[in-house]
Amino acid sequence: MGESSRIAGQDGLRADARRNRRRILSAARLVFAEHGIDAPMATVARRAGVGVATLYRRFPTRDALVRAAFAHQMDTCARALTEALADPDPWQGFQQLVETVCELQREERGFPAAFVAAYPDSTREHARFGEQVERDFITLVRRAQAAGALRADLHPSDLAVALLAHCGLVTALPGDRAASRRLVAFLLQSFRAEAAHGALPAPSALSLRSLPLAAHGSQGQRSSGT
Amino acid sequence: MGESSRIAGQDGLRADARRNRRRILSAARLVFAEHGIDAPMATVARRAGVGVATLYRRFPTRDALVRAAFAHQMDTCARALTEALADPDPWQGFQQLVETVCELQREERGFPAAFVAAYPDSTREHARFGEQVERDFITLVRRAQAAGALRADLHPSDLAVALLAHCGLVTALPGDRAASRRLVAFLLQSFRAEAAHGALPAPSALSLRSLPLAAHGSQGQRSSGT
DNA sequence: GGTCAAGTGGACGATCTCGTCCGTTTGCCA
DNA sequence: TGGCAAACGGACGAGATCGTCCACTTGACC
Repeated sequence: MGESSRIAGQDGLRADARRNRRRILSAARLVFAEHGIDAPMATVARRAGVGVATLYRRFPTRDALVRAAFAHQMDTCARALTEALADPDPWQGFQQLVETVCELQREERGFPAAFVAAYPDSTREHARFGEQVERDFITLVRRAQAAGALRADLHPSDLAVALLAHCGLVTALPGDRAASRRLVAFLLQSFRAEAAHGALPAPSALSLRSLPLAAHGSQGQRSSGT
Repeated sequence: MGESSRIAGQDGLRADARRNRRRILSAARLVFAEHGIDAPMATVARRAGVGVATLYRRFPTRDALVRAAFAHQMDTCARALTEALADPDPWQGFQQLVETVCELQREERGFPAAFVAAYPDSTREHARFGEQVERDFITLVRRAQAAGALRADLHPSDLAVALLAHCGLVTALPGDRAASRRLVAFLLQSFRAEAAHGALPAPSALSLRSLPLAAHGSQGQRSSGT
């Protein structure tokens, strides 16, 4: 009988509210993949079979919806990372991780994994996620470098760069899996120790955790103040 | 005294109309680079110091404006290709071309070169452009491959893939030149003959000339006809 | 200089999206 | 079973963008 004496739901939601929340998230994934991240909120609501008010009550902003919609894909990425670390072959683990994440981007038309990259520690519930992911990823890189498989001058930010680029590709060419696979193959080959060939330019200051929100919608219209 | 007896302009436009056309194109480049390709047409008009009607009369659709605005950058790319072919060192020429085009994408926030890739033969005046560019580019690739510098399994479509990916990167991170340069360096290294390491997946059907228009604005909302 | 069509610009109606408000319904607990 | 607060959904006003229309201006040719 603490503060809210009523309501039994495990997350404080009534049963129908919880069901609608799930419906909304499911619809959001479909609609965002089909019409892009800027699809009208009303479309998501209609697809989910709920009113717009219900949608806005649960997710006050579009960002909140997007983050929540793709949270489970963040989990998929985190799982892939864990598996990669568990792989006895460091290079194999690294390669598997990159391919898994890119496949996710490819199948979901680039939106989800773009947000895995762009909002790693955005929501409170995923705050630890971002830090842990970054730590684990650095471990993965160091291990593969120590094994002599991954080039020594690869910087962790290079994965963020590669993922954003791949995301751009699959967004531009939603249907072209060959292009995506081809790019991934090239990138992975250039990450191998043998590919190192002269000095690289300085790495980006980008981090897996701190990508600017500019990576959002179309082209950042909404970020310009003035 | 043919059909239109009046009007002397070399392109059939009156002097003031030609001046306004130039102003519009100049403003469009600025506005598109600053606010993205979806910036309101009225913003372009205001920036150009003309009314919206003038803008719409000259460029009935947004696409027409975009194509025209970046036509001169297509020319820059074509020039870079010519220079690349003139380079005595085939690899040097290839590398220079990629770097020049990517620098163009980087400096103009990805829009121009995205369109170099996406609309190569779109306007009637550039119809030959697309074919010639593709022919020349294939020549460049074959030559560098024959010299043993470029990997033999590189397909011409791979450049389109790489450019689209790079375009996605600079669009997502407009300010981050290091990231762009880093990606270009990795891609170029993976294009070298020494980097070849096992079989690649099948190349994309993509061609420099026939990229789908899906590569346009935000996420293809407008492409779904139904 | 005069004529007239090409050119101009701003207002305007249509369309779309957002996010809120409010009367009604429904699940949960006693 | 009854009561109440949570949840619901559709309507609605505000704001933005699109593309057109039309009355006025200006440049080219005689």
